[in-house]
Formats: sequence, C-alpha cells, structure tokens
Amino acid sequence: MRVRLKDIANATGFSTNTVSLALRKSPLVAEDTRDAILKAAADLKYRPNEIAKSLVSRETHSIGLVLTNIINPILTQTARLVENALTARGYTTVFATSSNSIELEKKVIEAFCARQVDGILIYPTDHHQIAHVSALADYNIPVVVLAARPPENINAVSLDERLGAYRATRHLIELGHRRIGLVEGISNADNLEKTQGYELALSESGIQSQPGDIVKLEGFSTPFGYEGMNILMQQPDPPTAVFCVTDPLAIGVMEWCREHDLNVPGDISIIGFDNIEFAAYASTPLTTVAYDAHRLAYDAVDRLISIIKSGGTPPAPVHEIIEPEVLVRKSTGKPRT
Amino acid sequence: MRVRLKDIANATGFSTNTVSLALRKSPLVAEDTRDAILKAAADLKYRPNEIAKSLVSRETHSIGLVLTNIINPILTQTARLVENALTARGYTTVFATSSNSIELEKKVIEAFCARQVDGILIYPTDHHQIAHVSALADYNIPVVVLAARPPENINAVSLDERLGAYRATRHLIELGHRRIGLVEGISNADNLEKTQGYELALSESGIQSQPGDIVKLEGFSTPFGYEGMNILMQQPDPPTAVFCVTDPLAIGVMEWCREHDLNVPGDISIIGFDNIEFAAYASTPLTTVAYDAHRLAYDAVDRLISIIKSGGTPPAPVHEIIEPEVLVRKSTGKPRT
DNA sequence: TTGAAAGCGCTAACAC
DNA sequence: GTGTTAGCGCTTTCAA
Repeated sequence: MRVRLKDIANATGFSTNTVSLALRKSPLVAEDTRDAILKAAADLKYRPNEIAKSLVSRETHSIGLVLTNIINPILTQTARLVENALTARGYTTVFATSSNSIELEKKVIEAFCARQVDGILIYPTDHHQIAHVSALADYNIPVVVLAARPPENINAVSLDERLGAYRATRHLIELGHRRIGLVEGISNADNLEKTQGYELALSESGIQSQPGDIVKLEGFSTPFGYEGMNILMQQPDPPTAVFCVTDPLAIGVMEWCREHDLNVPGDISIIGFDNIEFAAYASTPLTTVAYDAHRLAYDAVDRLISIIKSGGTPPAPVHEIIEPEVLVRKSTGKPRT
Repeated sequence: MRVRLKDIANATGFSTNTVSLALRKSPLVAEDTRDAILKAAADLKYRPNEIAKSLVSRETHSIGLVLTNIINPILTQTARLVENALTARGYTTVFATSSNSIELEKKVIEAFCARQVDGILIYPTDHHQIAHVSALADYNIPVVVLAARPPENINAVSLDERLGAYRATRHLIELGHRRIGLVEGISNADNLEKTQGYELALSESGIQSQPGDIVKLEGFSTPFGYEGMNILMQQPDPPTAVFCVTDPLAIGVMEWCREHDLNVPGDISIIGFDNIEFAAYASTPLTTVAYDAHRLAYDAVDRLISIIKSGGTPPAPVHEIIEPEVLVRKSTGKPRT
C-alpha cells in the first residue's frame, strides 16, 4: 500500500540504507545511483514517514499550543499568529483548548507530551496554578508561557495585563470619572492582574471603590458583558464609566447601553481590552487597551525554538513583558457634570 | 531520561511485554503483577510514547485541518468547532492555513500525509482546483471537503453558498431594490458560487446588472469592504443596496457609510454572509446570511471519523449540503423612493 | 561507495 | 500468566 524505503530498495536493487542516504542527498552516494533512486522514488510516489523518523530522531517538529478557549478573538489572533510563526520555522502546530479547566489543561499537556511535541506554548487557565507547567520545564520539555509573572524557572513572553488595566483605569480617572465599574470574567480562576491594575489606579487617586462596582461573570464573551452591565446599573447611583477586561465584554456593555438609550460616551464611558479588529467598528468605536500581538506571538515562538535548539543546556529563563497602551476612540469622554 | 516500558520491566523484573499488557489492563495478566507494574509506572512517572505506538498501529489519532486563512471569523469558528468535535472523539487537531495559495495548500497536505494524520478536513482555496484533494481519496487517505459541489468521488459537508447568495439577493430585490452591488473577495481563486447565486437572483427578476456593480477585492476582511464601497460609490448612479460575501466585508462597507454620512438602511441597504458574532453589534445591526456552523463542523467530523473507522472499505461518498437562511436585522430596508 | 546489523519504543504472534 | 521473537519505517553505527 504505502511505499517505503524498502520498496525503493527492491525496485532499484540497492539497500535501504543507500536509498535513505540518497534521498537525503548524502554526498557519499554516487551520482548515478542517487539519480536512479530519486527517479524510482518519484515513480513510486514515495512519501517519507515522519512518524518513523521521529522515533529515531526523537523530534517531531511539532509544537503544542494550549489556549483557554478560542472564543475570544484575541486568542484566535494569537493562534493564527503562532501558527504562522511556527510554519515559517518549519514546525507544525498541534492545537488544543483547555476550556478554562485546570483538569483539562493538565490532560492536554499530558497528551502533547505523549505525542512527543518538541515544545509547548501555553496561555494557562489560571496564572497562578501552574505547577503542572513548571513541571514541564523540570522534565526538560521546552515551554513558554504566555502569561505575565510566572515562576522564575519558566520562560514567559506576555502582555503586562496589570499595567494595561492600570492605564485603562487611569484614562477614565483623568477624564474626570470617579465612579468606575469593572466588568470581569470567570471567577474560578485567579487571574487578578487586571483587577489589581484597576484597584491600584483607583487607590492611587484616593478613590474608594464601591462594593457593587465590580462584577464577575462566568465568561468573557459579549452576552456576559450585557449581563454584567445589567447588574452594574441596578445600583441606585451607578458608575459613570466602565472598564471591561475584554473587548467582547465591552461590546456587550455597549449593546446594553444601546438598548437602554444610554449615550456612549455622553451618559457612560466604556473602555475595553485587546483591541480586537471589530472594536473600531462597534456602534460607538471602542476605546481600548492595545498592544503588539504580532510581536507577542513571534517572540514567544522564537523563544521556544531557541530553547529547543539549545539542546541539553537550556538558556536561563527570560520573562519578556510587552507594554500595552490605551488606544482612544469614541467610547470614552468626560462625565456629565 | 525518558522512562520506557523497558525501565518498568527492569524495575519490576517482568518482561516488557507483560508490562505493556498490564498497562493496557489486559485481563491476561495476574492482578498482583498488574498492580506492581502500575505502581512502578506511577513511581517512575511513565508516559507512553504515542509516536512509537503510532508506528505499529499505523494510526496517529490526529487529523489535519486545512483552512484558507483564519482571519475570517467564520473560519475561526469552524476551527474551534472542529477542534471541539475532534477532541470529544479522542483525536487531536493539527492545524495549518493555506493562505489562499494552491501551492501552499499542496505542501500542507503533503506535510500532513508525511505526519501520517488519520484524515484531513479541508476548506480548499479554490473550489474547482482540487485534483490534489481528490488524489488523497485515491490514496485511501480519508478526506472531507468543506466546500459544496466537489467531484463525485470525495466526501463533502458544506454550506450551499450559492443558495445563500441567491437568498440574500432575493431579500434585497423583494424589498424593492433594483440596483444591487456585489462586494466579492480574492480574485485569483475561482469560487464563483456566491457570484452565481447573486446573478441568478437578478436575472430571475429580469434585472440587468450594471458592469460597475461587481467589485472584487484582494481579501475578505473589513478594510477591503471599505475599499470596495469606495469603488462602488464612485459611479454616477450608485446601487441602493450591497451584498457582501462575508460579514467583515459588510462591516467595512458600513464603516464607509458611517464616515460618509450615509444612513443604513435609509440611504443604503447592506447584507453580509456568515453571521459572525459581531454582526449583531455593528453600528447598524447587520442583516446577514446565517447557518448552523455547529452542525457543519460536527457533521464533517463525524463523516471523517466514520470513513476512518470503516477501514479498507470506505462508504460511498456523500455530499451533505447545509441550507443557509437570511437573518434580518436592521441594515436592510426599502430603497428611498 | 555500498551493505548488514542494530535499535528508536512499542505491540503482536507464538511459545511455554 | 508470562517471556521470546519479530517487526512497524526509518537512521545510524560499523564493515567491506
């Protein structure tokens, strides 16, 4: 059925070894025999079996990419950029989502190891429960984490989410807002970077945040944003501005405003996070926290590959942190006086 | 370094074969020995090498997913749904994009075959140049195409794009429009389904389409839509409605209208295709062509897996076609009289 | 310049 | 119940 080296060997009368060498263009084999072998290979439509190669070379030229879920467009974009970067370097991308479950995340990592991926790129479900990720580094499996401030022993290329949140909140404060809501996602994990940035900006300005001003939803997509805004606005004296930890959340918030005839930014200011493509085209163009996602993906891939290539002696772990900036569009403005 | 069956064998005093059987919970091996082996495996932190397994079982439990590019959110969604469906069935997803290049597409397929994927799911760059895809079927490599009306010998689960375009155009005609623009993407490929549907609807209603009413761009993303609208509106007597072959294109068109103070749908009606998540949240909620993407992905995966499972005698090829519907929101209306 | 033999980590066929 | 042998398709010694 499938043609193997042996079939070419039989067809040409050479040994499998010679065939193997010829196909890899070894200078050891005579030109005539090489040509004959190449021709036979082409005739038989030979395709090398990478699995067999991998077994002996102990490398699969594949890397595992683990993301929490791919609903958030920014993770989609990351997936795309990573795949591009990897392809450009001759690696294939094996893809999996953890669906924000630590258990699943562990399983996925297991599966990748079993499949002998050459390395793993991961955006962990919970930025603080990553013992299982550190373990990879201990086992000498190259890994780069896409989250900020991980343990010292692992490599990371990531966005400074805390700083982004801080800047978003400061932007609102500088516009004059004093009551600023926070719309957060998933509460089972413990990624407090954004919340911390938000709180830091507030306390720095001597603003006391109201208990009802922080809403935590079960996810990061648009409908959750809508729901979050609904909760936020139940208060007798609601905020005049809202910081949403993702753009889809912000778009949901904006949708709520549209349905309830609240003008953005006249009645309420909204700022998102990630600068997804659609942010610019929302009903009110969305002010958001932007950063160089391309660089993030490419640097992470470069880092991973340099670890892989380094062989037995991996370079000292590096934490590269990318700084986000506030990108002002139309959804934020001064509060009504 | 890595622990193998042999290491467990040495540790326990049994043969590798017994260890192998024990780990696979064969009833042949005695309970005591099995427990001892399981314990040793756990102690040594044994992880099976799937690559080695694959070499003997001749299956990798991985399938290759080839998409044109992942910028279009609908392909993203497909990727996500496919990955979910595949994971649920115990397969891993190996991912690649063809970037709308036939050459790259061929290479990617080659690479997948070399990696011994158990099957391939592909949304081909050009729905008519798919000899290389048919070839897979000939080689007994299970493949399911995500495009409509492929050659008889290959399996397909897909959307009826022609029908979708037809219905979109009819929707505009029924509202009273007679000058309907078409904003199309990529011209190097030859996916005319949507154009055909558009033309069919027009000719059926006795409408003669103007030469300037069809614009073909180099891509399917939002900026191209903006550019397309710019071209379309140069005409002295521009269309009163526009059908865009993807939602991002439609959003770009809408953006052009926003910048040029054209009211949607008052001055111009816009309809998209795919019903991406953000369609509902655009500056004017977008009327679009919607379909069951979940079913598309799951049926395609089911089909592929049933072919894989069928072993040597694949079932007769099936072409499953999913019908799209027009989802009316706010971006289409009667033309000004 | 080419071939024979061993082995990557695992499973399968057949003994005992 | 358990061990031995062979083999998946390839590369890598080591000889010739």
